[in-house]
Amino acid sequence: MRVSAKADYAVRAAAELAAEGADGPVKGERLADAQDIPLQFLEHILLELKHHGIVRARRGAKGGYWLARPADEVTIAEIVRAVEGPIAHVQSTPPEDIEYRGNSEHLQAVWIAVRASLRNVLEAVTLADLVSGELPTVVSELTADPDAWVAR
Amino acid sequence: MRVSAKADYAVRAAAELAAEGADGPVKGERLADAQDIPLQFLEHILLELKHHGIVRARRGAKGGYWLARPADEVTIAEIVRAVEGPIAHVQSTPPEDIEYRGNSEHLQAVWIAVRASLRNVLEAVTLADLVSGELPTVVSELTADPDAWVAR
DNA sequence: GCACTCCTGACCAAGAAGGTCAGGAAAGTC
DNA sequence: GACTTTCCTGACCTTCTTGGTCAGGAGTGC
Repeated sequence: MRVSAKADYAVRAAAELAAEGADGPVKGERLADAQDIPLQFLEHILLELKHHGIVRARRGAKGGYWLARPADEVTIAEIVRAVEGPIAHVQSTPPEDIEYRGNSEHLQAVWIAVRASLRNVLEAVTLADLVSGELPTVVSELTADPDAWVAR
Repeated sequence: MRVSAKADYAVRAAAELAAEGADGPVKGERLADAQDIPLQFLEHILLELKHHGIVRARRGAKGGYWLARPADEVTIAEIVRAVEGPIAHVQSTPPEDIEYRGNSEHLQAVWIAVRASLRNVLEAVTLADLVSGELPTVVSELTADPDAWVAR
């Protein structure tokens, strides 16, 4: 139940692209500098994002990366899935495919709920939201509770 | 963002203990059989649960494991934390400790919301809920949507 | 032709995941 | 006191993932 460095990097780089807007391609090096990400590692990540149709790129002198779609149509969930794979799998299988026996019969519903609650957050936030700071109400409701900010 | 086999096993074994109630200690072998978990692996897991004060044990002829507290006072969140460590850490650090620069400034709030939404589910469900099948409303609301049951 | 930038695969070290194995230490039984 | 039972513990193992680095190839623009 943790967020990998790769997913974190991917979202941050994508946010940077979203902020640059339509001012032409942005170089990988610039993204790496802006968000303090190892360049070569970032290039692999950007390639994955490209393969998933989230980002586009051009090589050469005036080359660089840009978002394949408007920033308000790209969600955090998409980016996380692109680099980490499916969200909230249990033992590497999707929760809807698991069959529990005996007293843990209802555990499946719990994992389904876990996945649904993650989706509620990750699919609600777009890159445009992230850059503007105007996060969806589902997020601001969750972060409003001071308890959400303390470790446990 | 995935659930490990260990966490899954731990919850299932604990559910089994909750169902057995106060009928004395339950042997590890019985738990392993009931939930189809490799015995030796399960023993390591139960030991961790014991160290975290969730389970108690006695050795010898009439020995076995039992819950340290009533089943309605033990949450899934506790069990997951005991075997997997803190929930929703980013790059192995808690979200409240991360400082983002530039255009990903608000990403911290998103990760905080992710953690909060996970807690909302995992801290709401107790072992008693799990065994009885009467899951808290937060769970049944999330699982009511057929969309929650399909892959994406 | 040349500089620039992305693209790709190979590699690598460390750690985690998912176990197995062997033995020791308490608890109960005869 | 011996013996069985069951937990307790650490060592070990294999495979995969994480978080990168390195080296070179392939488009693109001037």
